[in-house]
Amino acid sequence: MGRRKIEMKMVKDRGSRQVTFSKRRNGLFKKATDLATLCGLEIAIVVFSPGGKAFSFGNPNVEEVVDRYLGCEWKANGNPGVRERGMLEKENEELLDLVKQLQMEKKKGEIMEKEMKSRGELMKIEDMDLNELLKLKESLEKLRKNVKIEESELEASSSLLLLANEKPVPGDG
Amino acid sequence: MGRRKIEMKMVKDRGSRQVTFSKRRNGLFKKATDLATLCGLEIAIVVFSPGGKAFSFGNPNVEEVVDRYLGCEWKANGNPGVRERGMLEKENEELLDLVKQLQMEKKKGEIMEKEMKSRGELMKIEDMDLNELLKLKESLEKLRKNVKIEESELEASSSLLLLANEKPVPGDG
DNA sequence: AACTATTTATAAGA
DNA sequence: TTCTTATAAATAGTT
Repeated sequence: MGRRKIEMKMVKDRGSRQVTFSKRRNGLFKKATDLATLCGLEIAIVVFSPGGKAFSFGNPNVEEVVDRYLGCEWKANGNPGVRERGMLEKENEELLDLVKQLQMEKKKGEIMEKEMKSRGELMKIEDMDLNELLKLKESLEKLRKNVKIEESELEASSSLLLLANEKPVPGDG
Repeated sequence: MGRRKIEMKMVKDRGSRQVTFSKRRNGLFKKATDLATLCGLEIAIVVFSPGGKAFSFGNPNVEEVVDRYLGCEWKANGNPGVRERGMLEKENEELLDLVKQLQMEKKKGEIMEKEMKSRGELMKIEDMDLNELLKLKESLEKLRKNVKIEESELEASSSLLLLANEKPVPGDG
């Protein structure tokens, strides 16, 4: 949102990236504040800046929300547990990959939807012309005899069609 | 943002609050996705809905970001794997949900693609007709004089157009 | 679940 | 950086 639409990919320039981070971090935290206020709920955000510095937001605070989320069980350390981190990472990779795929599919769908709409408009116009033309078929055949045009000339003149676009077309003959 | 500005205080009505939560949660997660993409950074959000259900977003994942934030101390000494079952179930729900969404988007895309193709065929035919017709415009005007048709009759006969669909159309006059 | 009239967020620019 | 401002995006109320 701004003077121009930007591509959703990593901002190359360090300085710009830092600026973008600062602005959007503020925006994100404000959104989180609003959400917490409007809905009276617990929320926590943790983010590491491009420079590696940690920023956080929490209502009522990060630790409490995180503890609740994690179930607080791990705090009682000393349990010789099975290591499942590798699995989690794998699942998360899949998840992120799916998110990306989904975004791509949605964007693709939006583009096609627009294209279909514009084509639909054209179709309507052309359909109308065809309907009108069908109605006029008979009058054409009558005229054909009336004016006594040579057969060859008539064929050559089948292009009268263009008149339909130049002048108002009478309903039916 | 919306039809009206709203007071920043807890939404009283349960239903409205749930709606607000859903909309704004989506907005917040999208902002987080954008921030992570634009700046290539780690971020995690955890939020509990008004109904007490947990929603989370993480790049690369909630745990990693939280671990890093908390200093990773507990991880360094003995790995408690106690609460990871719940995590996995939660992540699995998200994953399955995403898979469903992706499938739906793909199906939608396929349907639209087919529709576009069939419409495309029609467009081609109609485009060809129009091109041919444009070429024949001049010959029409010549003929118009040659056959000495009354103006009124000519207008009525603009429907000659239909001949273009009944007989082969000559290239150019 | 869509739709818009508005409000917000923000990309550039100063 | 902070402020401004033109524009893109989010969303409150509505259907």
